[in-house]
Amino acid sequence: MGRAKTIDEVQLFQETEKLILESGYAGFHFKALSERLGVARSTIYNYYSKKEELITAFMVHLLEQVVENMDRASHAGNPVHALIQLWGRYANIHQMMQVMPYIDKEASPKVQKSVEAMFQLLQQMRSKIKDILIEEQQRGSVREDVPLDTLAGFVMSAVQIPFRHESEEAWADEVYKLIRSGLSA
Amino acid sequence: MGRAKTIDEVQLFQETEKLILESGYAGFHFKALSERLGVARSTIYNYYSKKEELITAFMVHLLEQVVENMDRASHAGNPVHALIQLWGRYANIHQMMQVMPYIDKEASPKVQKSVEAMFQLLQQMRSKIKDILIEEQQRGSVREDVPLDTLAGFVMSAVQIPFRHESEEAWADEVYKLIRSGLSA
Amino acid sequence: MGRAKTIDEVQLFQETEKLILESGYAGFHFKALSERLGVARSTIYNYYSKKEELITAFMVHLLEQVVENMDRASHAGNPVHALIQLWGRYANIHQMMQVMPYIDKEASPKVQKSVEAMFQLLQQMRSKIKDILIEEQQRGSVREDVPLDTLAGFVMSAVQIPFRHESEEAWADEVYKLIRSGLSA
Amino acid sequence: MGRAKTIDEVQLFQETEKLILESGYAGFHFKALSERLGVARSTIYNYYSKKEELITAFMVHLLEQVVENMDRASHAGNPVHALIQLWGRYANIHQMMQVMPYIDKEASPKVQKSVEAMFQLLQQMRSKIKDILIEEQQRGSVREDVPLDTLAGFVMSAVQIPFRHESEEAWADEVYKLIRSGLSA
DNA sequence: CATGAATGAGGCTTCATTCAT
DNA sequence: GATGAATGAAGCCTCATTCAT
Repeated sequence: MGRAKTIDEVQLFQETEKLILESGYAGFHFKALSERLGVARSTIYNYYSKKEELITAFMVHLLEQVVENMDRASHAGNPVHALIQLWGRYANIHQMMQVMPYIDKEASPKVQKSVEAMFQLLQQMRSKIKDILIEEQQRGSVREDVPLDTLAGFVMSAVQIPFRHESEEAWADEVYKLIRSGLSA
Repeated sequence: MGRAKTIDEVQLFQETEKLILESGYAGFHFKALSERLGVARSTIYNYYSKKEELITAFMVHLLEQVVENMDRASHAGNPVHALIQLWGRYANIHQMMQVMPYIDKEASPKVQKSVEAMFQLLQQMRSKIKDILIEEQQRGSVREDVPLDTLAGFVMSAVQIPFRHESEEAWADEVYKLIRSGLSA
Repeated sequence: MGRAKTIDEVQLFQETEKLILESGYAGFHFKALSERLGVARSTIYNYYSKKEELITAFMVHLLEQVVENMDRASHAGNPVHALIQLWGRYANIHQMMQVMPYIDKEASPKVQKSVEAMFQLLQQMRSKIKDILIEEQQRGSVREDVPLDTLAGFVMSAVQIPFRHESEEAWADEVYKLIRSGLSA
Repeated sequence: MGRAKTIDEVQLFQETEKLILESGYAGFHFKALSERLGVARSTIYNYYSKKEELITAFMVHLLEQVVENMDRASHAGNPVHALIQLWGRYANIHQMMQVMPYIDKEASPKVQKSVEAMFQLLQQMRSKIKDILIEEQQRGSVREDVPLDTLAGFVMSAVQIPFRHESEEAWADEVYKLIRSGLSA
């Protein structure tokens, strides 16, 4: 009968992330999750009483980490480069965010709260990027002939550039070059 | 002979696309689709006998269009700009492709064939981009200090840059600037 | 567009038999049948407007053949042996009859009629066997210490004895021996 | 822990048997089964996750019983008579086995295992019958002029002889007579 | 007649979720 | 809390059957 196993919330989030990355929203079930955690499916309900609550809670957690790291990035010597590095480290946020549209946002009050929190965090991310870009513009190192939103979108899109490099560092360096000065020779 | 068709495949593909874009793979059911088409659910099975068959057939169709258009783009005066314009027009391929990992590739032989076709088409896309970039390199208008794959990834990633512009044209122009010469002033 | 194909009713019965033998009642669909006949599924409905009608019509046809042949058998020199031979030839009636319980006998008036006809034919079979046995009893060549029904059942059960012989004849001979004088040395 | 079971596997098997005997493979659904058991359809899936798994598991169970009883039969004073009695008791195995060809044997690994087990058990049955017959041949009480396989088939075919007797015992006695000494007076 | 098209009914399965221990 | 059991809703798919040409 064994002692009753307790769920380690850290592990819960880890497996949640893995599972979403591997199988996307459609493939994310409590069934699969419980198997990986080695507990009964119903046990998870003692922690999160809805699928959506778990997913959104996890996403908030993830975004909080990124935002926190962005703060550090903005104080770095070369904030844009630091940003790209950060992207390297959290390459999967983007993929994670992809599942958002499929979440039933009215599933429960808790879900609603989390979703709101997520939007705020995304806002923060975007405005932090903008802040960095504005500062660079003032220093004269970033162009001003393109709307700020587009510039920010451009920086964020780099998350998508595939990862065929020996190291995260090498990837960040190459990508930084491109972001900085584009394709031209 | 037989009665006149009430669905044509064009309409079928159109609604398929809309549905996937709105609700993603998880939200794509024959039920939802049939409601939009105003036919019985089972009717769709007369056209595609499996969810996956329809989706993959549609994707192949979409990619074929893109590849065809890329051919034209590569003969344009400014091929890279033409490419970015193309991205503007097919902004959703990327989102569509996102659902690929969740498809059960062994669902049926037809699905397998379509999946293979998709991979080939993606290969073609990638190599067409590379061809364009190589030519530009030879003309001296594209840098050579970054691996070709990364350059290609960079161009493709532009598909992600969000679309807050009055027109597709305006978007393409801005994005082209960035791709060409980067963030720097 | 090809000339419209007509269904050959002989072929229809042949394929019906094959299909039932291969797949049983559950596996017998108009879909499969139409494919084998190379016609559209709906075409079969011009001949038999219900699955059950076709099946029962076929069975009646089959039983009629057997009964007819039994008449001949009963006039043979050794009627019991002739019977066993007949079993060899129509080894599958038994299997065919197995599907009867699963037929919805009230599916249509035609079905009802066929089902009645089948029962009558089965009755005839049984009574022909009994007649043969009675005659043999009168000649002193069949035991009288076992009820006639059981004797008849015994003869009919021989249909089940598996068929691992070079020829139908060889099978019939061996089986006849057993039916005649049993296991004893 | 957890709540008390409402179905036990014995009951599950009983109803499975009844249902198959009444309606055959085609008429065997989890829906019908669940109605008889008074539970939700999906509940059965907690026990057997596929129709085929349940059916084959049940058949294995049934055959195991028969084989076990055959062991006892072979030690009886008159093993052939004991066998016939056994047939009387398990008259429906034969009908059950009839559904075998329609089972999708690749439905799941569990199904495959069960199917293999079934074949082995059938093998065992056949060879136990042969063993009994060989022993009787050595004692001189069974003929040797007919191949063993045919003899075994003959004994097994008796399962089919219909059951119009006051008791199982009476049936077995009559049938034994026939098997032993055939039709002849 | 033959046919292709449409459809509804019915069976299969999987999950999220609830409940009793 | 943890768990095993039960369940309903929802999606998948197949086929008999009907209909219009």
